[in-house]
Amino acid sequence: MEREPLSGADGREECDILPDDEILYDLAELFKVFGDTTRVKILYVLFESELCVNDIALRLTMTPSAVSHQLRILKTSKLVKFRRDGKTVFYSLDDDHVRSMIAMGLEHITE
Amino acid sequence: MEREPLSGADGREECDILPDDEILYDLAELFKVFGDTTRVKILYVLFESELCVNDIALRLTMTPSAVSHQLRILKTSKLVKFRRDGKTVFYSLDDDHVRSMIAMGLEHITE
DNA sequence: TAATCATATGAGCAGTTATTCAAATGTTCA
DNA sequence: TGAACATTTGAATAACTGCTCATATGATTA
Repeated sequence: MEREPLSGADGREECDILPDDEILYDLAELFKVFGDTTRVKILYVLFESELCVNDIALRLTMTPSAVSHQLRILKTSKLVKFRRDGKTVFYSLDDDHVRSMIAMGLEHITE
Repeated sequence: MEREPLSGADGREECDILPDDEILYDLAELFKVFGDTTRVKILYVLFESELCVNDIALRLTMTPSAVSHQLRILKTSKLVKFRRDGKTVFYSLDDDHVRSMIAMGLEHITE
């Protein structure tokens, strides 16, 4: 379903315009991760410093479970990283792309 | 549900970190628009030039109806603009934020 | 080891969303 | 006006997603 090369008798254009279906799919997947209020809030509170799950939950007034579920998605997308210190796990932004992306989104909104 | 100022006895921090719940909500809404394969593809084919609904549908091998539904969402989010020429409606990217956003997303993926 | 704390995980439910299909709107031209 | 074309709209369905609740895992300390 992903592998279709989109080449055919008159389907050339699609090949030229759409470079790789898989890339655009992954791109949408990435944006989808940003496209949730809870996850955006998590990323936002991580702007300043690393935080453990429970502290994030407190700031968002949510259950640790719900936060953990979302952190898993953020982790998978390489938007956050984590380190373990005893019982607690500290999460932080993975790279500066996150900041740039959010900053750019805010720019579009507040204009 | 949106208006809660999040200020309380010991709730100060939340006020400082989360600037405005509504802004983060709108931000997520924006990303959500990018977070769909069809819409990303539409934006991508509009990178080169403006196109009418039917041409977009042909390139994505989708029905004009489905494309139109998604164009409405893109329109609402001010990501695309349109002009009418007779029977056909031409769509194009609204501003350069769209290009920047997608470019930044691609950067994160392809690394 | 047992108890406790911090986090993670899985199933289930409620709410959301993208597509399809049918019908409506809008525009041109005979 | 009426036919034909391009696009839009609305309802319905199928698939997805985030939260909750209960439980499991992992780590520390008594």
